Amino acid sequence: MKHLRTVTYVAEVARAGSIRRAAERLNLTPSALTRQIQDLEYELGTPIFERLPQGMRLNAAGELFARHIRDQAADLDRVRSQIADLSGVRRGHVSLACSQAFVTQVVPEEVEAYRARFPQVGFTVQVRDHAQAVTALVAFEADLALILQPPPSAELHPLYSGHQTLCALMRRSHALAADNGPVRLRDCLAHALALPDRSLAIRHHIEHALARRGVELRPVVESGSLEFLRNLTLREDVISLQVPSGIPEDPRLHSRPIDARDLTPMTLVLAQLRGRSLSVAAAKFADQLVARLNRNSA
Amino acid sequence: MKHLRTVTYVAEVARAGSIRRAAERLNLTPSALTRQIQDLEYELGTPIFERLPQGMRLNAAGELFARHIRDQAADLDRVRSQIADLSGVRRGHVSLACSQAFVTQVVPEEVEAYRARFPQVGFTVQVRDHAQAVTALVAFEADLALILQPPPSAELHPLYSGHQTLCALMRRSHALAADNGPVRLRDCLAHALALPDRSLAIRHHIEHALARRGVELRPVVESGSLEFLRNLTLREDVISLQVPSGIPEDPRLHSRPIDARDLTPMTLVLAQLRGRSLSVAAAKFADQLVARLNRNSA
DNA sequence: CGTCCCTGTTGCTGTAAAAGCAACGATACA
DNA sequence: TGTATCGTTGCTTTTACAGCAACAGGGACG
Repeated sequence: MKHLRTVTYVAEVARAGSIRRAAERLNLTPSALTRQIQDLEYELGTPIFERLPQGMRLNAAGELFARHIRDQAADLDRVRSQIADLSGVRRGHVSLACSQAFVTQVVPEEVEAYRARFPQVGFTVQVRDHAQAVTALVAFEADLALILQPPPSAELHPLYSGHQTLCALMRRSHALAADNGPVRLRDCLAHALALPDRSLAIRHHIEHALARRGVELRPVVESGSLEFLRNLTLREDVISLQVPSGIPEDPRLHSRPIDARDLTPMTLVLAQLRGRSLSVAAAKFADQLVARLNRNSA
Repeated sequence: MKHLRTVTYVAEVARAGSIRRAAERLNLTPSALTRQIQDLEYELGTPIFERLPQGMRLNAAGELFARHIRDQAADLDRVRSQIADLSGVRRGHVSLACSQAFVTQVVPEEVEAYRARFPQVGFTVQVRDHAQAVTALVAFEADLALILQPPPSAELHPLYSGHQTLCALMRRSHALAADNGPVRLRDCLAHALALPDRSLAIRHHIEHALARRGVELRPVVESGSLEFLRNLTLREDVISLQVPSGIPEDPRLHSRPIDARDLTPMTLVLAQLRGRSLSVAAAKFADQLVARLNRNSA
């Protein structure tokens, strides 16, 4: 928007760390930028940048001002979204940070369903682990976060909280696939395992449970990609451990929940940044997602 | 500030109700204004004003946008105040809406003490009854409200809450001035009364207590000005009823608390608008005021 | 110790956005 | 139907903003 020109300049200079880099990103000349910054500093009565030989850095006053800019921009987005919603056609953008486990099934299905109703709404879906997801929320890079095992954080405001029982995932022909009921973890450990690596919360959850029993985990394959692990289970007789929400409907795949005595369920949370008000589009998408998650757990 | 030019135009048109009146207030021509409004509406993708033969009125979208503008301006004020505070000299402005009872003693003393420490901070003190005070907070016309018997309102966020026992106020030579201890209300009613009128919370409080006993109040003088009533008690043998915080130190005046069996204490509250963050200046003044009120009640 | 590259900044110049002026069409009221 | 008011629109003028080229200063390297 027009009247935000100056402040976006400030934001970009702060991001880029130098006038010249910021000017390049903004398709401007450094001179135009430096003048805008100077004018603003004059209006504020104080510099908001430190001039270093390497470039510009926000000082204390600048940090305050930069935060104000971010809040203001976010608030304007929300207002515009509300205004668009008044005219019936819902416009807007939803930015979601989610764990890898949900990009297979839950999120694409819900995004599709939502966009079928409101085609004017765009989506940004980023895959982030629980810590990164919180970071994305705080930095206003995401409106919502759908994550497993959320770190305890005062910045997080849960919109939904539920549980996911880990499942042993294998192909139909696997020895353990004969049964449908819960399977003991020790039975899984007796077979070849293809597990998520330590970048994923699932792995931490398993290790945490096993550590108390002194059992050591010896996966034959480990990976940061749940999709890779699933594809592997289709090709060899390995067992993977994944959350049910992330397991696609596939006749070639078979999954059995891990017995509750061996593993506590993982926590699944949909959250937003505390104190931030969502755009209409994001709020309605959150509603829809919560409804889906409640249906799943029922 | 420069980048708020357009939005202040919108705000002024909304306030004035017509382009021409707003243009006059802003020292602009109507043509300049109408163009700015049109440009903004184009950017928003929707009109924000209804064009009536009598002028302009905000539509639903405009109400949303106008609220955003107000919030944004208030937030910018706060940030500027925080920035000024960084440089040691505290600048800023505190706007207080208070009951009449406090303009005599409490508020002037505290404003003076505050300004002795921070001479760069300006003050706006408005006298408002409890309902008007809340209105002033909601309209961002006041940062703080110091009021008796606050109406129950979700918009109100109390920073301090205490009690004030009503006192019978008379001159030294009055018959009831012989004693210092609590006085029964019926003893007061036996004398000539000079009471606050129904525009003041004190009067409602008294009437409410008496109504339950079927007693009718017959003041010989009533007034909306507590100061007038005090000056009257200096001149004749009348009794006024006022809160202790509003009674100045004066050797010619004598006050005795009303017996607790006759009147419950009045509630005294310092409050801000819920959800609004105060400027540094206002927040610090509130701190000081709360300290004073705590000292008083101790 | 000079050279080169990076930084932000400044004087001057052109252009595009904003404001002013005057007139127009429309509505309300007498 | 005249006369207010209202918002709006060509056209002109002013002003603010962006670009160009050059300058001053600090760090890295030979």
